[in-house]
Amino acid sequence: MDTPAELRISTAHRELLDQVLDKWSLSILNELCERPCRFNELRRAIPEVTQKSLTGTLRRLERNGVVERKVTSTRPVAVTYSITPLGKTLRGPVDVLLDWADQHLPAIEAARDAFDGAGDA
Amino acid sequence: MDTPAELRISTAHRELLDQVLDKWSLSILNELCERPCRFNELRRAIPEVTQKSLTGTLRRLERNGVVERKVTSTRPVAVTYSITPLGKTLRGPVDVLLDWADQHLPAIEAARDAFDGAGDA
DNA sequence: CCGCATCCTAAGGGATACTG
DNA sequence: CAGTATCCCTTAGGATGCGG
Repeated sequence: MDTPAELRISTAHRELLDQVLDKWSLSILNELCERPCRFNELRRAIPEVTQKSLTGTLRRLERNGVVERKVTSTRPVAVTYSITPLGKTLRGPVDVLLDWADQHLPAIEAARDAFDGAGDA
Repeated sequence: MDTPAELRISTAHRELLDQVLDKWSLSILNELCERPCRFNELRRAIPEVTQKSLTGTLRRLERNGVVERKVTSTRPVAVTYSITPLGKTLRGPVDVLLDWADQHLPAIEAARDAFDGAGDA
């Protein structure tokens, strides 16, 4: 066992994960992994997100270097978002996480059930 | 390559990860992986967390089956929190994530720097 | 010792309207 | 088309005091 390997949790770590694993980031990253997208393409792809949240999340992802924003100043203006190499490195870890979630979701739902049921008869 | 393997992001997934990867969960899980803890032990171990947040997080973790809360109704009452087998399965994925953060933090900080600097001269 | 209840503040997120 | 700006409401979170 390696076990002494602590989960070293620095503020930087937490901050970073907060920025990258927030509510909409995963969905956006998911889309951008498939293909570069225009702003409104993303809106259509993720209908639940509001324009404000989408803008905010994209800005944050851009700032953290996982998404690239390319403006074509040509005409009414075209903006294309794409994933960066750094962004691509996120897929592995995220996939592991989603895998975990997938695998243990039933157990967790059972736990929730038990917990919620325990309160009353 | 598996790559077509989409990041399937269901609401359940997001919800689950939100519950388990929130601000204090990682630190708490970290502590409980070392040893079972009393409530105030945890407070001492994680001084930044307030009692309210700690209680809330522990409850949520308990509900999701990753933490067990054992009450010894003996005397002034003793409560012991410990990690469950399900909780232990989280270490792997989380470790991968922290690893990623560790590895790419410099690149990300550079990206932030570049982004923040780009605004002005 | 453990934790709930209350109060309060700050931040997140939706809806809407308006600009380059 | 791609945002920015504003208003408003809901939520998370800290501080504090009390109760089992």
